Amino acid sequence: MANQPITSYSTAPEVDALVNDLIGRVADKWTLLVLEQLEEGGEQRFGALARAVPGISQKMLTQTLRAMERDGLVIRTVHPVIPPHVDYRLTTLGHSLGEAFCGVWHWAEANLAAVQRSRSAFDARD
Amino acid sequence: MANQPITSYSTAPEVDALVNDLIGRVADKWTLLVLEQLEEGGEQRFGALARAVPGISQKMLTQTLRAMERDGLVIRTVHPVIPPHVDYRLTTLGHSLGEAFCGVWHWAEANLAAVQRSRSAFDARD
DNA sequence: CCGTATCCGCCTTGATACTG
DNA sequence: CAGTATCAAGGCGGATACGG
Repeated sequence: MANQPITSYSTAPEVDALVNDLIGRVADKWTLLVLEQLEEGGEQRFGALARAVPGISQKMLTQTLRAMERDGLVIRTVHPVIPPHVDYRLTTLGHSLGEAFCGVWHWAEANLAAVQRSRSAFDARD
Repeated sequence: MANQPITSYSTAPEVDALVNDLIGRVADKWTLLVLEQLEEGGEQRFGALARAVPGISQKMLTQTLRAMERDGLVIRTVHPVIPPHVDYRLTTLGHSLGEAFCGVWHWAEANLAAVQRSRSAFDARD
């Protein structure tokens, strides 16, 4: 396969695309909120999550939890009782993702004011 | 304003919402790719970015760069010549965001295989 | 070369109603 | 209580054409 072009770096282009897709999935608004809620509240029921995450619809919660389960971020535990009782908790992988996002979270907290100032200045042009 | 409820944490709920919005803005697919490209390529022209970011349309590139400029992540420099010549480079703030995202980037790289395995296992259920 | 404007299809999301 | 199904609506993103 000869030499790689000099513009390439450590990882292969296709892997880069996969990594980007993964980030896109995982950086979703609802996923972030659910992740946060599971981090601070520990194992919780579907209804508890629905109440805790502001503005999420049942559909989006189900969809988000399914995707997270499929990606190995959460464990879904069904207790076969009536009425149904389903618990969700983070996996080790899910936890590690939460930690990885801490950096972004801190950045956003630390620089929110700066961004707001920048926006005001920009909007006041002309 | 008396005591805060015991379930609250360091930041106020409204700030939390603002922080979430900010993350939503900044975690956008195209923003991430443009940020990456500016990190590794330094100051570049509009056309160079258009060529470097795979699959982006002119419209999305313009839109993304405007939003980043407004948020104080990039500096736009117009050289008043014919034909026009416009350069973009990261601000300190933009650079710091790139560093904050490194954690997520590394997580995605390190755990891509694990996620793919989880997905395969999930899809093979039943 | 850089950017704006317009149109249009599609995908995501929310609301609602219903089942186990 | 937890989840699915259906439908309508809105926004996002792409293609194209044009302006400075």
